[in-house]
Amino acid sequence: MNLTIDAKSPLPVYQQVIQAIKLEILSGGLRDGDPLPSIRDLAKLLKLNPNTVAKAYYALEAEGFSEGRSGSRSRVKVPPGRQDALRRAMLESEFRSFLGKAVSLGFSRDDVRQLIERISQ
Amino acid sequence: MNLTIDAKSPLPVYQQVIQAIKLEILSGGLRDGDPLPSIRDLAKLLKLNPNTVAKAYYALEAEGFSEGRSGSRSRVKVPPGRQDALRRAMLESEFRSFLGKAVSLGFSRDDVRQLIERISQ
DNA sequence: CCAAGTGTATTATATAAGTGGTACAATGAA
DNA sequence: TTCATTGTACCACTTATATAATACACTTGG
Repeated sequence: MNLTIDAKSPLPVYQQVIQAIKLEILSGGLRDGDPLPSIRDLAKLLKLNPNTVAKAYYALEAEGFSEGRSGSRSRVKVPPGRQDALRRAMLESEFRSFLGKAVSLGFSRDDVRQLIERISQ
Repeated sequence: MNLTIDAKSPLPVYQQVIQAIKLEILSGGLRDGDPLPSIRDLAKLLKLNPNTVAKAYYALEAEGFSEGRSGSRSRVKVPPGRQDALRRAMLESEFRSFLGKAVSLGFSRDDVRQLIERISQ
C-alpha cells in the first residue's frame, strides 16, 4: 500500500487514510477479502495515534468498504464487479467536477477542449 | 455575486466565503478596484456573524486579492493581466489534478480520452 | 464640520473536530 | 488452554470554528 500522510494538509489525517485505502480498493490493489493492516501496525508505520487509524477504519466499515471484528484483522468487503463500477463512477465524477470548475471560471467548451489537447499531447 | 453557503459542508464557512470571492475575481465578475460588499452587509445577507466575514476578508487581503482600509470599503486588488493568468493557471492545475486521480485509479491515457469524448459529446 | 458607515481589533463563550492514552473482550495460532 | 494480537470503547486534552458583544479610528457624503 502506498500511503503518504501530509500533516500540513487541511484535510484531516484520518480522512487522508480513508481516501488512500479507498483508492487502493478502487484501483484494485486491495481486493475483496484481503486483510487490511492492523490498526496498530498502520499507526506505527504512519507515526499516528492508533485511534486516528481506528477512526478511519470505522468510517470505511460504515461506508461498506470493509468489515472488522475484535480479535481478527479487518477485511476488505467489495462485491466482485462493484469495484470496477465504483472505479468508473469515480473517474466520471472527478471529470464532471473539473468541468464544473472550468465553467465557473468562465471557460467555454472549446477552451477546455484546447487545454486538454495541449496537456494530453 | 453568487454566494451560497453550505453550513453542512466540511469546509469552514469563512473558507467558503474566501473561495466564492476568489472565484468571482478569477472569473472576471469582480475586477481590479471594484469594492467588495461591506462586511456587515455581507454578514447580514449570508446570515453570518460579521466576524466570520471579516476573517474571510482578512485572508483575502493576506493573499493579495484585496485591500482594506478602515472607513472605506475593501477593494479588489488584481493587477490587469494577472487575473487572466491566474484563471488559466487554475484551470490547468485542476485538470492536472484530475489526470493524477485518473492515473491513481489505474486508468490509461486512452481510457481518459474516451471518457472525455463521451462526456463532452 | 459631522454623522453614518467602514475595516480592524479585542475579549469571551460554546461547540465540534482531531488527536492521544488506556482498558477491555474477542479472535486465532501455538 | 494460553497468550499475543486484534478491533472496539471510553475518557481527556488541544485546537479550530463560529458566534457574540463591544470598541476604536478612519473615510466619505451631505
